[in-house]
Amino acid sequence: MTASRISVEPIGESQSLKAKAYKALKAAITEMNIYDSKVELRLDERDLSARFGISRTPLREALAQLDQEGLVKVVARRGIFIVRKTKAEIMEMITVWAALESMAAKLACEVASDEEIAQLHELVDDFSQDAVARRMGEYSDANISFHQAIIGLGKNQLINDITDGLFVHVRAIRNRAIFEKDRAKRSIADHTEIIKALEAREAVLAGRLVCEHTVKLRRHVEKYVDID
Amino acid sequence: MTASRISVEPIGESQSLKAKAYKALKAAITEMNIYDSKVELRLDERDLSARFGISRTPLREALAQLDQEGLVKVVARRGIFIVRKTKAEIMEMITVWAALESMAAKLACEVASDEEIAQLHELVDDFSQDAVARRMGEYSDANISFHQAIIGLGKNQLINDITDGLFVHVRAIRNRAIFEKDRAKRSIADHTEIIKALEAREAVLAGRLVCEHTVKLRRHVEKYVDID
DNA sequence: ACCTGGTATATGGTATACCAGGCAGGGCGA
DNA sequence: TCGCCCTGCCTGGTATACCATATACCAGGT
Repeated sequence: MTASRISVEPIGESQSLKAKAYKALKAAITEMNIYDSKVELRLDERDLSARFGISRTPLREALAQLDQEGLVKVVARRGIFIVRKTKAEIMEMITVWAALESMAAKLACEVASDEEIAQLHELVDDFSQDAVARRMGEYSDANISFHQAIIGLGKNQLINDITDGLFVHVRAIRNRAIFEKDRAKRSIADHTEIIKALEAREAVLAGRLVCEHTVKLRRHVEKYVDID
Repeated sequence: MTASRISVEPIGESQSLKAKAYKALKAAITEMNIYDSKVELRLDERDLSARFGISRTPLREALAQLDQEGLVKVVARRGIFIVRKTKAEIMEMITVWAALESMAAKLACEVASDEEIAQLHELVDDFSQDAVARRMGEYSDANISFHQAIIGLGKNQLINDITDGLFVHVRAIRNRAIFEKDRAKRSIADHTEIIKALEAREAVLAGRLVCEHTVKLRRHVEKYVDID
């Protein structure tokens, strides 16, 4: 029936103010170079609520969420501060990333289709052809896209969620990565090898390669990135 | 002045109401067998705030936190519901656990002292001597203690935190685990082997053994645990 | 009897007023 | 002049009142 079915209707306002404030804050914090210079790390509830045009209640809930995620730290009667991760914490994150991406690669060997694996080639090409990406060394978006793609192929939502959470923090120090000659080239070689292992469905090998690749990154950061 | 200073110190109150509500709720939810029968999965903000003797505001913040952790789901104008993880989600958690504990084992080979590794023997003994533990198969506290100990030896705080978060959920299905003869015995054998690898500082081997051990658990759950 | 629409009510969402602790600056005494 | 202490302000924490809507129930018409 019903040729008269109206096209209905998204109607606006599908998300709460808290959700919107959360996204806005997260985006804002993610975009700013919190490790640079004298950026103000202090936030003010009342000021923010005024600027967002909402009351403090939903804003506080958003801040509490960011607090739990570790992006922000709220201290009673002192203030709310954007958190700078210590180098040690960054190293831990990379380690966790290594473990999870490695597991995802192993899973991908079993659950990813040939087509999905084949698409990884494009990402490697993106990376190798993007001068800016190469210049940024290990932290380019193109590069991270490749790793996130592998994680996606593992089809484990939890791994995706956890690594997404880590991504936000790791991304913050990308600009601090120092270019090391040949690093990009070697990185591309690693990626190519990883794809080969995935195509051959060599789970153990793929897992090992991914892990070793990320361990290299860890050493690189350990050696060249200076924060704190 | 004032020898009449009253001893005033009405309340301990060293932590915020939100924190206390959070802990209380988490403990309560963790303790209840949410996968059994017809336990009420619905929570009521006003009722809870009355029973805790606090207002809704800090309570809501605690609930929001539990919501983000996935223990609870708050739906606008509908209610707050305790979340039952699907079997698929449990499987994903075990997979993540495998990846992280495996990594922790590898790290432990490098950073744990001989004494620390030696202490693992005690936990295996606890497990093998605890009849209840064996009967519960893979989910006993004694068993989990062993795995958490290994994770601790990796000395990566992030891995600790993530696995702690998973523990809460996995623990909830422990009572659903079905005893499988010989499983406990084989489990102990695995544990012993893992310790041996750690003592020999065989990082790769230790990582592989831990991973395989947990994969066995995953298969066991896949096969014998029935939820949803 | 059943469908239809209004309406009461319960629930989470939001705004706002107030509380308490920390912190800084100025006054007062040494 | 220096230093202590008081006080007022700024901050996040908490309580409470109000809002919007999903749901259940009821009344009236068919």
